[in-house]
This record gives sequence, structure tokens and C-alpha cells, in this order.
Amino acid sequence: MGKLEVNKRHKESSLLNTAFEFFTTKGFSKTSISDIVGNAGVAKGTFYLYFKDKYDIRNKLICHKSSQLFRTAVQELESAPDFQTMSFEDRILYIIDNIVTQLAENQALLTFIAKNLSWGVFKTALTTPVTEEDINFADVYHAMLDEAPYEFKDPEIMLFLIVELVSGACYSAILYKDPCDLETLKPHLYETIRMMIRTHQGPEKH
Amino acid sequence: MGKLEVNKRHKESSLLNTAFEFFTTKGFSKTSISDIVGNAGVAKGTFYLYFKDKYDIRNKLICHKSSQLFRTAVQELESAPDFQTMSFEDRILYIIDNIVTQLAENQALLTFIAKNLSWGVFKTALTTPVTEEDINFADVYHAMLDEAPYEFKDPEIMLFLIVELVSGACYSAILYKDPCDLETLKPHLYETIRMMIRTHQGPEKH
Amino acid sequence: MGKLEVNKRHKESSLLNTAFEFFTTKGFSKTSISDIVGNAGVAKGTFYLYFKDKYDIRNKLICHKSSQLFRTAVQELESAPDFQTMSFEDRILYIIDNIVTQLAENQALLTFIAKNLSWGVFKTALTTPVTEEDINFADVYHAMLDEAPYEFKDPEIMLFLIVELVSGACYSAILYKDPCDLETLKPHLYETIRMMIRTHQGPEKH
Amino acid sequence: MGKLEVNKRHKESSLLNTAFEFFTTKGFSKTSISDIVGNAGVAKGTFYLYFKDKYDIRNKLICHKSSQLFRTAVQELESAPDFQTMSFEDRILYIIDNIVTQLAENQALLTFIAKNLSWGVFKTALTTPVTEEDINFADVYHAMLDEAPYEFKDPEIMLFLIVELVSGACYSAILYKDPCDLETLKPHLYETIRMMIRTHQGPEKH
DNA sequence: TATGAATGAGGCTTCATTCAT
DNA sequence: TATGAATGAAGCCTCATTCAT
Repeated sequence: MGKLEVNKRHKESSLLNTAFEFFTTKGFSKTSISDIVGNAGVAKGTFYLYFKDKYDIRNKLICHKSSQLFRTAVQELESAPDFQTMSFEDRILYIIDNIVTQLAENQALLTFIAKNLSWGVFKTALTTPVTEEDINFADVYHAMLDEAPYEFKDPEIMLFLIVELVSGACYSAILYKDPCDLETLKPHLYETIRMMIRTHQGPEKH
Repeated sequence: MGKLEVNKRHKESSLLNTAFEFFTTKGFSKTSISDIVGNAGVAKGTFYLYFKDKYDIRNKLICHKSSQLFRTAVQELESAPDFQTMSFEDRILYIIDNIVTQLAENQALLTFIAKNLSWGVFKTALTTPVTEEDINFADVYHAMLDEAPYEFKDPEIMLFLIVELVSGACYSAILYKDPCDLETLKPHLYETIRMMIRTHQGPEKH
Repeated sequence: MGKLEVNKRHKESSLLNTAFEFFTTKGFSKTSISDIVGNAGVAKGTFYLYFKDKYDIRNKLICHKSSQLFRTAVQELESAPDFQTMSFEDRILYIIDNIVTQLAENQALLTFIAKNLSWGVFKTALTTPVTEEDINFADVYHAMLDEAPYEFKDPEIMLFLIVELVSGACYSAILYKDPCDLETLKPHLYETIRMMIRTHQGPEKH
Repeated sequence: MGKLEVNKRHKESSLLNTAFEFFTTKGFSKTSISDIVGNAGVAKGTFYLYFKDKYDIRNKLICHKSSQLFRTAVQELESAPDFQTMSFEDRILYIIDNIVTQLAENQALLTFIAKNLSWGVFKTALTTPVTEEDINFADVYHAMLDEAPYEFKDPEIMLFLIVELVSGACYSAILYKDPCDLETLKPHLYETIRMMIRTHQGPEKH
């Protein structure tokens, strides 16, 4: 049993890895199932045992990869030396900066995620972990809100606006340095985010 | 009939119109050249006399359509009764609201533009008019800045951030009402934009 | 539940039933082994323990189903109140009418049998029973001939001609009401059959 | 123009001929489009310029081939030395015998037609000629009826019964010599047909 | 007996593009 | 300019069958 299970897991992740490789280099629509199975060392038909079609594997990849991104950021935040004393605002910015840095270092991933991300997929990704290691960012976010000394008005909309702003802005700045490079953009971006948070900040909790 | 007549004289615009129709209904990759030429009443080969390939016609459409969007917004702004007395901030928001409204009323257009827009294409679109009627929004924007009583720091970055925020946020709110519908989003969005503008506001001009 | 229980005990008949269901609804070539085993609640490999391949299960079904058709007809004939006094001709027509009625009420079966029947398969079906209940129609036919007061010339050819005529004619009349519906056809058909029998009728037995 | 037209006709008939060759040797379902285009010396895509799909080319072939069969039979009938003096019955039997002979000499054609013929397709085939040479057998049949000295009751049903009888019976006799070979069958078959005609014969025309 | 993951050939069809007219 | 027949690579997916467990 164990053997078979392991073998299956192995094939599936082999397909996922290969697909990611191709999607980020050739692009989704120019990647064929043949490309994937060929490099994964698996027969064509086998692909369809694990994924419904090309769209299915793409969605699973997006979920998995964005989840990883957040997991890494949250882990690093929590192991930061001054984590305990950081304010809500600082924590959010820490996470954002961490993710932005990850993306700047992995532009293929940025391209892949950005071209295929929508808030809907994103929310799913951060809410329903695919593998055991994937985290549920929604929970983390709420925990952060609970720890904050202030109430927040419409925290979900706030998060939404931040995510849209960051993802759009970074895409262009990182990949095309247009209208400016990432380092130039950061102050503007982070300043804007701080203000967005403050705007949604409500009264102090009693 | 008129249609045929017009086709004869303006095959190019007939192709553009038909392509737009298909791109917004079936999507770009599921639209074939056959679809386009068939409905445009033109032969296959003729397509290639006007456009290099499928990507070419798409890009031209994006440019043209986004330009139209801005032209309409600017025109309506300028014919607003209180135009003269509106502040820079109000004018920007007027334009944004106008465009958002146009997109909410034309979701096919929204889908088409959003899926294919990047800051690069966008800047091109607003800088290099395709047809004679197309405006150069960059010029308009600079004129607005000139008329403002304040200096602005990095006005291009400011515009960039605004555009990214608005386009991302509206896409989700209009098409999926997620995380909230457009009307619910607007106050948050516009408030954020006002703050972004103020943040970039410099000293009064002398 | 009963179904699962029964499946466990009679996987073969479960496969036969499911296959029949699919063959008569989707057609033979569009039915896959997956369809069959999936709905029969059996593993893929198990199929091949009972049948050589797809053709094998089809042939077994045809044999079984046509045998059933004749068995029912013969049973009803024999339990008819006036069975003892019926002439050979009447008995043959009784059987034919009974079968035609069964087929008219079960058009899926008609389609299935007609599309896949040939005289060869048919003869096998009526000669070599598959299950214990299946009858050997050849024996029944010869018994009927023996009881008749006349000799018959080439009775096998006669039967052959009748079967070909009936099967072809009914297929079209029942399924497509073309060139006429079944009830309109019957008088012509039965009259023709009576004449065919008389033509093959020889001298009275001594 | 002429040149192009001729070229097109050429390709189409090349495809038809090749398809017929494969359908009659390998069978319909085992013949692939690749087989056809490969041997026709045409590109895959070209196939779809002339036929909707495999079923389309099959139907066109059936129509054409059965029409040819009848055309040949009717032509030979009309050039028979005693044509003028032949009775209606004799003429029908002449045509049948001619067709049966053609099929006995071309068993591939017999297999192809028999496996794919239904009264519906058949009627279409004999009513709506595909090429200019194809005849309309319905017209011929009615002309023959008109010339006969007798009225006929339900002549269409009569023809239907004859066709079903002949096609079923010959298929088995020619291809499998089962239950007897063609020559043995003929007397029975033709005798039956004569009787069927007489049964449908009405009063003499005045 | 029973399983079901794996296979991989092969099916059908689409489509951007070319080129002779 | 304009045509549209022809191309043929490439795409996606299905499926009967096997075999290690």
C-alpha cells in the first residue's frame, strides 16, 4: 500500500513540477500536454488520471504556489526577532515586503501567478490548502486582526484593495521596471498601504 | 445594404469590429481568424493585408478601446457644468468614476481589456493614438497637473498606482461582486485614491 | 444493499446487464469498457476475467437476448388456449406476432439486435443456449414441423427467408414508421408469410 | 475558373474513391481519416473542406453506390432485347437479379452497403441523385407501374418488403453461403417475390 | 479471483498562414 | 488589392488492454 501511494504522489508532483517549469517558461497556452508528460517521464494517458485537463493542473499550481508564498512570508515573520513587538501595520508590511522580494527573485513565478490570478482564485488558494503544508492565510490574517489593539472596518475589503494594488504594481515594476524599478516604487507603495490601513482603522478595543 | 457598402470601403474597421465582437464573447484564444473573416465578409487572405497576425489585431483593439474609454471620460469631464471650479483631485476622481461606470455597463469590454492589459500596453494606448479621434491622455494629464495649484511628487508613479489599484479592484467587484459589489467598494476605493493624491501633493506653486 | 450483494455473487450478469444498458442507449462503439465496469461496480481488470473483449460480451448479449425473445414467444404460444388446434401456419404467425410485439415495446432492444444481428449469429443464438433457461429454437421448430400434417420443402430456407423479411421490415416500420407504421404493415407482412409457407408446403404426410 | 473547378472535383472524387476502398476492406470504424487522406494524396485539413466528417463521406458513398447499382440494372433492363414484351413482374425480377448479380460479384460493396443501409437512407439514395448521372429510381418505378396493365395496391409497401427480403437474404447467402448458396436460394427468393407482386396486384386497368 | 494504475498508440479536428490566381 | 483552396503540424483526449499487487 505505502509503496503504491508513494508512487502515485511521486507521479503527481512530477507532473506538477514539470508543468510549472513549462508554464513559466513557454507560457500556459503554448505548453502542450505532450510537453508536460514527456518531461515528466509519464505516459499521456497518465496525465488524465491526475488532472481533468490543462486548466485543472494550472489552477492547482496557482493555489499551491501562492499558498507557498504566503506560508514562507508568515513563517519568516513569526521567526523575526522583534515579532512580538511589531504592530499590526508592521506585520502586514513585513509580509508584503517578503512576498514582493520572493517574487522579485523568482520572476517566472511572478509572471505565472500574475497572469492567472484573480481575487476568486486567490481567496480559494489562501483558504483551502492543497497539501498538508499549505497554510490557511485567512486564519492567519484573522489572528493578526484579533491581536491588534484596534477594531478594523471592513478588513476583508481592506485586504482586497491592498492585494490588488500590490500585485498590479509589482508586476510592472519588477518585470518591466516601468514606470520605475521596484526599489523606487517601494516607498510610494508602502506609504500608500500604511494609509489604507489607517483609514480602515476603527476605535481602540476596550 | 449599408453593411456591405461599408465593408467594401472600410474592410479594416469591419475586421476590427468583428474581432472585438468575438474576443469579448468567445475570448481571444478561442476566436479563430476564420470566425473573424467569416463574419466580416472578407476573405482569409485579406486579413493579412491589414494585420500581421492575431496578436496584432488584438493589440490594436486594446489601444483603441482604452483610448476611447479615456476620451469619453475626459469629454464628459470637460462638459461638466462645474468643470472650471473642480479641484485636481475631483477631476481625477470624476474621470475614474466615469470610466468605472462605462466598464460596469460593458462587462465584455472590461473582461477583454483587463485580461490583456498591462501598464506597458496601457501607456502606449494613452500616448500614441491610433485613429485621429483618439486622444493622448498623457497630454491631458499633464495639463491637469499644470492647472493644479500644487506641485506633485512623482506624478507618473502616482498615476500608475492609481491605475493598478482601480483596474484590479474593479475587475473583481464588477464581474464577480467579490469581495463586495461595486457600489460598496466605491467609497473605500475613492477614499484611498484621494489619500494617494494627497500623499503625492507637494508645496503650493508660487 | 441487494445490488451490491448480487454484484458480488454474479459479477458476470452484472456486467452483462450494464453492458446491455449502455449498448442500447449509447450504442456499441460509443460504449467503453470503463462505462461498463464503472456502472457494474467492478474493476477494469475483472472484466477480462469474464469476457475476452468488447466483442465477446456483445455477442453473448445478442445470443441471450434473441433466445429470450423466442423463449417468451414459444411459452406464450404453448399456453394459448387454442394451442392444440392451431395449424402450423398459425403457430408460426403467432410466434412472429409475439416477437414483433415484444420488439415494438422495447425499441432499444430492437435497435441493438437489428444492428448486430446476422443469420450466422442468429442461428448460433437459437441453437446453442447460453444460460440454462435459454431454449433451443431449432428443436422447437423441428417439433412443429413434425406435428404438421404436411411435408415441407427446404424448411430451413423457408425459415431463413421469413426471418430476414420480418427483421428488416419491422426495424424500419417500428423505429421510423417508414414506409408505414407497424399496424399498417402487419397485414401485408403476414399475408406474405402465409404465402411463403404455402409455397414450401409439400404433400400430405401418409 | 475551369481549372480550379476541375481540380476541386478531382480531389473530392479522389477522397471518395479512397474512402470506399478502405471502408470496404477495413470496415468503416477501423478506417481513419489518416488512412483516407494519406492514400488520396491530400492533406488532412483538405478532407474537412469537402466533408463534414467521416459519417458525411460514408453517407455520400452509400447514396452514390446504391444509385449506381440501380442505374446499371435499369440500363441493362432497358437494353434487353425483349424489354418491350416483358411484364411488370418480369421487369422487377430482371432488376433484382441484375443487382443481386452485381453484388455477388462485388462482395466488398455488398458488405459496405448492407452494413450501412436502412430503408431511410435507401429511399433518399434512390430519390435524390448526388451526381448528374445518378438516376431517380422512384421515377423509374412509377413509370413501370404506369405501364403495367394492372392497378397495384400499396406499391410502396410492396417495394419495401421486396427490398428488405432481398437485401437480408442475399447478404447471408452471398457472403456466408448460409443457409445455402445464392444459386440455391434464387428459386425460393424469386418465387416469393412473384407471389408478393401478385398479392398486391389489383384489378385490370380499363 | 480481483484490482486499478499505467500505458501509448491513435483518433478526430482545428487553425494560422501561404500562394496561385 | 483580394481571394479562398490547400496545407500539415499540432492539439487534446480516449480507450482497450496489461500487469504488479
